[in-house]
Amino acid sequence: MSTVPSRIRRKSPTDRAAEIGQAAREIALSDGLYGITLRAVAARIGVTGSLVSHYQPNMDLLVSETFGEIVATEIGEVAAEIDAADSATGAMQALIDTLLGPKRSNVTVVWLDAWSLGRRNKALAAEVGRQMDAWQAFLVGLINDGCARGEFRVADVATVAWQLLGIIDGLNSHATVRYGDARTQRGLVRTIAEHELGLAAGALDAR
Amino acid sequence: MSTVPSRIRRKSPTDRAAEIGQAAREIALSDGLYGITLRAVAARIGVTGSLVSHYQPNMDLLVSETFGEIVATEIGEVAAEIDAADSATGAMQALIDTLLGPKRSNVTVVWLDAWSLGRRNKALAAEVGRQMDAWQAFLVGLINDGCARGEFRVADVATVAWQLLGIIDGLNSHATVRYGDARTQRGLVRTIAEHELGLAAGALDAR
DNA sequence: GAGGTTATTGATCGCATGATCAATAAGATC
DNA sequence: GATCTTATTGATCATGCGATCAATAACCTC
Repeated sequence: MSTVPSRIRRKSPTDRAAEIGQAAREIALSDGLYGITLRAVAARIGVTGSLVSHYQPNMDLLVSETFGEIVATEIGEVAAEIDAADSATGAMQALIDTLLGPKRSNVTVVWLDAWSLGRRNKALAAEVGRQMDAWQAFLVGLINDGCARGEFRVADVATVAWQLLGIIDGLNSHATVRYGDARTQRGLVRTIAEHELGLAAGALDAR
Repeated sequence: MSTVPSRIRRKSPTDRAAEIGQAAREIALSDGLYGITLRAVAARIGVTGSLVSHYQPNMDLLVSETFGEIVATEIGEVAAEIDAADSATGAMQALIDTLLGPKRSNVTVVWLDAWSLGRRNKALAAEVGRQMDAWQAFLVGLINDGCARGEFRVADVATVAWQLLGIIDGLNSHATVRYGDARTQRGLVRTIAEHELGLAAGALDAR
């Protein structure tokens, strides 16, 4: 009899770390940040919990990193989707439609868990603050662009950015429990956005 | 030797149930809904977990009931605080000041945990929906009052109520992680409220 | 004061969590 | 092909969770 062939595939630290990160991201998007557990991550990629511990000695850190990567990706995706618009008004339309659309409900869940879990996970709280700033900066850029083009008329850009983020996050939180009215919610944001951006009523309505 | 005196104080089911409910509420307000655990409730009132189980066979139910009572109390307290105002505009001012004040951060935490936990706790999800409706109805009443008095000018009252709730909840969620700017946040809500209620700019500014 | 109801306990189960540590073996180096 | 590094495992610990069930004793009723 020949020797039993090796059953363990040994991966490079880089690959394995990436694999763990991806597994954590997938879990977060399907089960929320509370679902990122040592054993859940290990089971998803078919390794032992010890191995996950080996790469990520602190679970809190894995959670906060995962959150950060998910949101960074979110911003990137939304930015790409908006890029197609040929005006700032169109971009804002697309932004609202995307952010309050049903396809992003899994990211909403991640945000909710982050605010909730941030109380106990200090690293996560810090990361949440950073990503909120990133989102606000992104919106500020979009609004400034609209002002420069003469489409928007905004006194305090930073303020309006926070206001829009606030209502978007609030309504998305609401949608977690109150299902079905995606269209209505977009309308709620549009009205406010039109007011705050100095647009005519209906300027952000669906084309 | 006389008989060993009784060490166990036996309470009436009504009293004990009330005691358990209060303990759960206190825990929720200090540690969030995730902190309501069989053992935590039992420890707080100095009894065994079995006893808590005896009164509340299902923990999910205790959590959802606790949430409902906390929010019902919240609405009552805010209503009382607002009642002092002699105009709808003043009431709206007080409402914003109260809801975004630092004294209610513990209730914000309860709302956050409710949206997060509602995914796994069906009873809680239902209760959250009910309490959101209650809050919206309360706001609708306030806005209608303002319209009747000729202070507000609102086309779709229900819509504006949801908008205000949305931004209030969103900004409060933000405050969980981004500390310090309570004043700023009230300002953000005021601006939007003035627009949506047909008020002049600055009408809701602090007196 | 005897008897019955039931509030309350204690013990225990099954499961999940994060974490640690010695042992193993895969793969690179020489 | 021997050697060394280290990725990976398996076993195990301490803790926490909800839940169940028989045993106990406090209180009420007669």
